[in-house]
Amino acid sequence: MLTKPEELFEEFLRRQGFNVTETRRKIVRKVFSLHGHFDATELWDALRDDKVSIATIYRTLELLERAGFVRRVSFGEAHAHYEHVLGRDDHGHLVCRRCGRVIEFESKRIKTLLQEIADRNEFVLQEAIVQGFGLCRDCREGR
Amino acid sequence: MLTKPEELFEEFLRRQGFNVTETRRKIVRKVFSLHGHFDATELWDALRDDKVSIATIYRTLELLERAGFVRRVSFGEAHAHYEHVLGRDDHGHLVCRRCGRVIEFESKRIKTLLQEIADRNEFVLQEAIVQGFGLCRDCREGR
DNA sequence: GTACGTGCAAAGGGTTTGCAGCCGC
DNA sequence: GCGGCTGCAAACCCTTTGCACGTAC
Repeated sequence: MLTKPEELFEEFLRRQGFNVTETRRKIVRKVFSLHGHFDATELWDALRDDKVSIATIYRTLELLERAGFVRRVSFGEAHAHYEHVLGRDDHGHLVCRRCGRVIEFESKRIKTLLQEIADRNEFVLQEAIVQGFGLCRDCREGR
Repeated sequence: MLTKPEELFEEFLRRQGFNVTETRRKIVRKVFSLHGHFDATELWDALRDDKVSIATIYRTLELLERAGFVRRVSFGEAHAHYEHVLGRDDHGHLVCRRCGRVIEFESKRIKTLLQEIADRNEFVLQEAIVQGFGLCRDCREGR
């Protein structure tokens, strides 16, 4: 039985007619060893010993996104952030504008509401982004 | 009584110690004459007769954002999109991944839920982003 | 062996910045 | 007149692309 992310990804690659390569394996393994959120450069840094090029990072992230293993999230900054998805569906983010801290919360009820709205609009909902921006406890006290 | 967006913005500028300039007035007027969403370049195009530089567009958008007249929204693309906020609070977006169409919906109930979550986390909620990605009616039929 | 994948470096596109001149106050 | 504002062009940063070489199958 396939359980590890890298095995699931290989499964995806083969099914889609892509080659399974050592580089892709390394990237997936690293993605799923990272807790929380990351951007392309952070992932690249984490893989610097493996001498993977930043171009390949981007190319592989796109594959991982298409495969549904990773999703792109935006925290109001100019560049993209990612998070892995496996086994952690239905959560939203509270993003602190002062310190950048990201608090995750369970969002099943919100997603249900959103699904109803989508249905009413005859919209096929594939993914939901729920984010609150403001100040975390520590930062509101510092003000 | 102050009612027009540009007058409210002037009020804001004065209060904050910024100068009120003709360029800033032109930009605000244009922002609020645009329906729906726009990015910096689109706003720049709309102002091409006024020979405003793209740098000033960005600088003024930042002011408008700080003033709460405009907010940055992300539709999964690399660059930022904006929408004006006055008199149209509490709405979310359904973004079609195929054709890019954006459907707005009223999101008061979702925002209430989010506020409860923020309270529980001792988080000061300033702004909420609720977005669904997927396929609009037209595009799901085309598939 | 062929087609796809990778690294490298260069190009691309959106956004920001330094600076000289201009304009609001 | 002084300090903030603007346009211009260059710089920046993240991301994508072209190409020659390497690797999976």
